[in-house]
Amino acid sequence: MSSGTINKVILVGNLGKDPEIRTTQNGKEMASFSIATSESWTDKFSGTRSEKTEWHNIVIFSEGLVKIVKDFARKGSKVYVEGSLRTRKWTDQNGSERYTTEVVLYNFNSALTLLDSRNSMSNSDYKPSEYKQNETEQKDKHGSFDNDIKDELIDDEIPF
Amino acid sequence: MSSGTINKVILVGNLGKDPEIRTTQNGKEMASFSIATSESWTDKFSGTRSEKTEWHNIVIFSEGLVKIVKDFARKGSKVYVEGSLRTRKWTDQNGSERYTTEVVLYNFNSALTLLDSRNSMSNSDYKPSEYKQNETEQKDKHGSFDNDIKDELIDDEIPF
Amino acid sequence: MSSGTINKVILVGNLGKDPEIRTTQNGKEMASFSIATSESWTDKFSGTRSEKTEWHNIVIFSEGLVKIVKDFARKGSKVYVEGSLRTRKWTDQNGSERYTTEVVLYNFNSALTLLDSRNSMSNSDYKPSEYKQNETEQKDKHGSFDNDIKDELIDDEIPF
Amino acid sequence: MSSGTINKVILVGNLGKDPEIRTTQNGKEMASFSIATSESWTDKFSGTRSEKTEWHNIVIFSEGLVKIVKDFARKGSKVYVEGSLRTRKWTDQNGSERYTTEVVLYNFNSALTLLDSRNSMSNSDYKPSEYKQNETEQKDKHGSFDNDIKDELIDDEIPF
DNA sequence: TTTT
DNA sequence: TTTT
Repeated sequence: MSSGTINKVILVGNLGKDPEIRTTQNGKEMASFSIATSESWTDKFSGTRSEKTEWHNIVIFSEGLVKIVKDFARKGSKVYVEGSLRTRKWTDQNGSERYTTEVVLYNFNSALTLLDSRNSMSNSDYKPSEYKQNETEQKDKHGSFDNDIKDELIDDEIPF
Repeated sequence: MSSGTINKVILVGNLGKDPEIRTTQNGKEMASFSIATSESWTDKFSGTRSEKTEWHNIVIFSEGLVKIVKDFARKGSKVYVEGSLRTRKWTDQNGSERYTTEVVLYNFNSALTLLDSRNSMSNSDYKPSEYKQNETEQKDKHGSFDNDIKDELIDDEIPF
Repeated sequence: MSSGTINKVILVGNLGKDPEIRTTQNGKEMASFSIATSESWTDKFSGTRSEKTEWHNIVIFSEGLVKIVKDFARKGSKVYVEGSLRTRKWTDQNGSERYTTEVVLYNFNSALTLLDSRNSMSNSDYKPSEYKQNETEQKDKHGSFDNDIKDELIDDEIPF
Repeated sequence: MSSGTINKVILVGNLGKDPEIRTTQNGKEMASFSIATSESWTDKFSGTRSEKTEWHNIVIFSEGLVKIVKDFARKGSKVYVEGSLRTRKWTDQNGSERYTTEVVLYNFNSALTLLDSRNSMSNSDYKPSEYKQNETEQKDKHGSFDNDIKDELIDDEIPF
């Protein structure tokens, strides 16, 4: 056992596809998607330019953050993600053990913020039916859209 | 109003003095202390060595983290602190406005972890009476001490 | 002196004004600006909504990051900033000591990334003469603009 | 290609074994080791206690940080690690593709700090012959030990 | 005011 | 002083 440890990942990147929403065995919704980060540099000696894209698997168990993802995150959305590293063991079709490392966001000490100046809904063709309804309600209530996104983030604890 | 913003501070440093515990107007306890971080470097040209210590004011409103501070953080303790920057305005004795910047830890998205291999109680003469009792109980339950410190951190919401 | 300490600030926010560029006594350029972060929440009991904006003073000494700020950061730009806390002592007009806390970005372990999907030049009336020329060149070379911004960030060491 | 992205991992944990030092094809030394982080919590409903340890693969290419690892990091050392996520593709003995995710520390925007109050040499039986010599030199120069560790961290790349 |  |  270890004491006094920290396991934190901070990413800013763009969703490669629309997020997937699934329901866990205990009836709670979870969201997952991949985001890309990339770096480019010029080799000191050869002067040649290189660019490398890294893909990160994000898995969200926080009820409040799942809601934000469902409502606003789409393919192409730029997001700030703060979570923890988790390496998961699974068995492939040949019966051999495999490991996959993901960035997981639980209720505690996690965050997800949309960084697109405009919300990212227009980035995807997929718009769930309840979506526009939702949008209308929120504009009715506060005359502001991203504001409510932010609210849901801050009010993380309740009701989840 | 702003959308999609992040305000995060991560510090690892040592307490300069025992923490101060106060009760706010709404009857909740808060903790405050200063921690030091320092950097040393050698000047590129002169080759002279320099060292600079920075002091950070930490203010804790999270009930759970206040409990950890009360029970375990003492002068000299090394801590990991994660919070937000807040600049507070106040009026000095001459009636002129002053500003003080602090690192605040609320319930949401904050963390405090003790990094001393042994807990830091021996670093201070101050040992509240309920303290030893607490220590005994915890050892009884789990045969481990740092473990319980960690527990209290992770189980942030409950019971604190 | 302290060992094993960390002093890190991570902010995502918007510039309140165009950045200021100055030359230090040793002939190097530095940049400074303020960025806003804000949080909004609904009070658990009263249900009233609150919103608080925090302003952060950013001071940049890294030659490479100063160049990015000069070329691309303007009033309204959204930026990711990673630096260190520094509290500076100064004397006001009445001869009394004052303290100001800033987020400083030196060459080491600092970062500044523009998060606007489009570069933020259109956010300001100020456009240095060499600017458009620059833009043309870069589009010629890579057919992409943000890419070069990123390049300059990654290639931090040289020539800045 | 992506612009304005961030890929950052911050870990505090303990080395599971002594680090491995290897030489890359271009003749530079690299270091690798695993560190453990762990979380424990009590289930809200059942009240049962759980504890989970996560292992992270760390790979260091920064010359300055490799030196610190060689000289001071040992099995059991508690370290602060700041790097980037990288998923590496390889082929197993059956010819099937596998992926491994690691935390890599290059020169740029990486950090490694030893958090043990005392340096961690006594944590391992392994003490390379040049080690004690090194220790003597450093004490001769500055009368301080951890100080030099910190120097090397700050003066990462050298010559700065 | 800490720490090495 | 920003942003939505």
